[in-house]
Amino acid sequence: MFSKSCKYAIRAVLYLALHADSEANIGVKEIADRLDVPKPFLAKILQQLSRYQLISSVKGPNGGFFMSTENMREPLRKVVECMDGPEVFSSCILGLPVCSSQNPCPLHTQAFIFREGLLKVVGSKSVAELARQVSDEGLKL
Amino acid sequence: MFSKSCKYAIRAVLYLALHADSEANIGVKEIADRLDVPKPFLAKILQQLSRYQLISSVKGPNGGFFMSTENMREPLRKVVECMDGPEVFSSCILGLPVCSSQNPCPLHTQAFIFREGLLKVVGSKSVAELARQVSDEGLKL
DNA sequence: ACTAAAAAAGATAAAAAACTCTTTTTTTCT
DNA sequence: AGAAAAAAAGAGTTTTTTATCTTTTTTAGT
Ligand code: FES
Ligand code: FES
Repeated sequence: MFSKSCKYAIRAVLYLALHADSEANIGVKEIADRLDVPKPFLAKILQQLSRYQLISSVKGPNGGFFMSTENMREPLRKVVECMDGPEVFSSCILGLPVCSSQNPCPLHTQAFIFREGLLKVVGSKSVAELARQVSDEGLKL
Repeated sequence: MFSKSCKYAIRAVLYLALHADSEANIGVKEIADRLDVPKPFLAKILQQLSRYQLISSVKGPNGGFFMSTENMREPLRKVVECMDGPEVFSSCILGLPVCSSQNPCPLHTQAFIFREGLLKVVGSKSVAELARQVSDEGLKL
């Protein structure tokens, strides 16, 4: 489903949303350590997220990453699409050139239900909402 | 979700189930042409499926692949697991080391529902049943 | 027995994904 | 101004996946 980059990105964004307050930015090192992902690889991912304005960064000493209010308002879906492209939620699970309910593949019905459910979560909930849920329900990152 | 090998495998098995009768075996070429997948790659995949006794083959002139009665009785799940390993249906969608409802990731609930739905289809229905459904409902391969 | 057709096996190649290293830029602090 | 910290940028490496090519084995038909 998701590439590793994408998985790391989702977890990193939620980590940032949970731990970055306006005071202290968070460096790649901390995130990489806490999420147990390769640091230089994560750095690249954060770079890209930053380019697409899904997270914010400041350079220099005491610099690092954080989530602006606008960042927090974005749906997680944008993070996913930033990493894996927009096709993730619309491509056929069997790799057929088009996925359509008019001309479905044998697994379409199930796959479709799933994608819709997932879209409901990552598409309609903001990073802020999801982060709250993570902390309220003690979900794992 | 599925690797390309796995997608090709699923489609190839269903194609065989639909088109191979006891009279005429089907060669790699025909399947590759019809499903529009690279022939030598598909050959490797069929080889593996054959090794795991999920499809049957005969060598020599007029040889090719076909589905034995036993092959037809297997759930499609075996095909998936033969290609992508047994973890596909139990691993965390965010790549966390374990997926568990006790200690879920933020997307667990949705992912779990999906996997169960998919498992219901590929795990409980035999290739024969699925193939029938494909032909009855005019599904695409 | 010989030929040809087909899969099996094995070796290789190309492309993509995952990961790392090095240099540059920006910025803070002394 | 200079040193140091941190991200940005760019180049490079490794691993995995996808795909291809070549040789061998099996077998049917002549
Ligand atoms: S057609 Fe295959 S998932 Fe929709
Ligand atoms: S814990 Fe992530 S999918 Fe179950």
